[in-house]
Amino acid sequence: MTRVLVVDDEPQIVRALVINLKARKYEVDAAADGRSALDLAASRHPDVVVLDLGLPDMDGVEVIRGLRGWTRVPILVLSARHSSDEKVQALDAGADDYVTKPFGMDELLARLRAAVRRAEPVGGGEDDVLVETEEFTVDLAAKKVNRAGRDVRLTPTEWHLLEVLVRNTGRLVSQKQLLQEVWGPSYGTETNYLRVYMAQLRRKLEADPSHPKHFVTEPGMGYRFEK
Amino acid sequence: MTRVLVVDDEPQIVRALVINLKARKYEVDAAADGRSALDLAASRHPDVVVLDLGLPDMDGVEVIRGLRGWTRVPILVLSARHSSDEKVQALDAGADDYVTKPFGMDELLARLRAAVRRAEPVGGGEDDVLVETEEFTVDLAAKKVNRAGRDVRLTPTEWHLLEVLVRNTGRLVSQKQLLQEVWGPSYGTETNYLRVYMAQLRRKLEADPSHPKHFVTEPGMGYRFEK
DNA sequence: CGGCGCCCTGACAGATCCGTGACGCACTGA
DNA sequence: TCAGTGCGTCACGGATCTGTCAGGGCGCCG
Repeated sequence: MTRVLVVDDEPQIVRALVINLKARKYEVDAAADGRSALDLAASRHPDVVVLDLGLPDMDGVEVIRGLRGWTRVPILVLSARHSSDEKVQALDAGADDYVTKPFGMDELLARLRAAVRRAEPVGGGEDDVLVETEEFTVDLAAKKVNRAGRDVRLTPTEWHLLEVLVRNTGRLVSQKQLLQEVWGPSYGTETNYLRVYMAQLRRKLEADPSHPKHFVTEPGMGYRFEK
Repeated sequence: MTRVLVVDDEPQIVRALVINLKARKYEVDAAADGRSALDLAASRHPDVVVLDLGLPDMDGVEVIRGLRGWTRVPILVLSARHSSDEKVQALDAGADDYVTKPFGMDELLARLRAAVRRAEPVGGGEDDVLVETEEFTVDLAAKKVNRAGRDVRLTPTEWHLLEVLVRNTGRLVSQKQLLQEVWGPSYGTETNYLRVYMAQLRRKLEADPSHPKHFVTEPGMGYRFEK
């Protein structure tokens, strides 16, 4: 299911959007200011963000920059300001689209679909979805891990960590990058989180957790997933 | 350079666009109807298409479908029709953005930049940068060194040193430069660090560490990496 | 309200890495 | 021949990093 983050300080707008989106089977989170928008984006990892520029606590463009610092999630800007300058500023800061209020719901939804569509991974490359090792199989699309015929239960955080590593199979992923992708952009030094969750992943997936074959530690640098 | 395909049957619009785009260092092709637009797209492989929906020979939405049959190139639709229905149709057919005439040139260019930007490859050119010698292979993106089929373990400092040398393959890198890049700007005279770590690199990578072929010392000056 | 799962946190032993000093060797110029 | 200089090598103590465990807080659901 596609997850949408709606950011607007006008309750009636939020309500209208939420109702329309949920009716179309989107999963919706909502925030009324920039700070909570950035927090929610970090914790919930939406597939697309609908962002009103006129927020009470910070400039909308700053919110865009805050998001673009760590994610390429599509950002659809909603604004009452028609000036060409505002549009250019928002788009150049990293927004994907700019819709002026009042807006037609049909058009907004179509633009939302377009934004989500083009963010989808290239083609029908189903090879990328299934990653297999001798001991277990990771299905990135179904969000499932299978080991010795049975599904392995992973907590959300465990899965998130696994996903980042698997999407970079063979490549070294730095501790900072892992922390920021899983826990959010304001993290970067809490390496004990990584130690704990890497241990849990290894316990659940490695044949010999104390001598990991697939989840390799590169001391001082990060971790690496190997097939 | 970014290549733009402009499709419109009104010569003055085409002219205005071409002038503005060329002034901003875009490479521009132009077509006045759907048929030649599709041909040009196939032969020239533009990085983005600006498409007027009102073409003499075929429906604009058909042009979008014709493009989407084989390419994901960003399509920015230009149209005089304001109806919500038209927009939804074009966007759902595969357009990335929809701008109504008359349009502001600044806004159009900003939307164009946004479309091009998000079409860029994910990691900013994460193509694995491979440097090969007869004895070992360095993968700068994955932070991996392979020798005789086995991965070589390098410590962070060793890797950092290797990275600087490899990025300057064939060039002499002064001791001061190496020290500053690896240990920080306040270093510059601690040449013993270099001696120690160069020795470790040679021990791990050279066939005959006491007669290095790839990590060459230039007495009194610095070191050089040769393939 | 009680149990459960999940997340965060702190502590600690062991492993790993880094900086440092000492020494021998090769080369150079007097 | 003999100092002087720069380089390669080695060994070692302290600092840092990692794996592991246990415990507490929080939200969710019966």
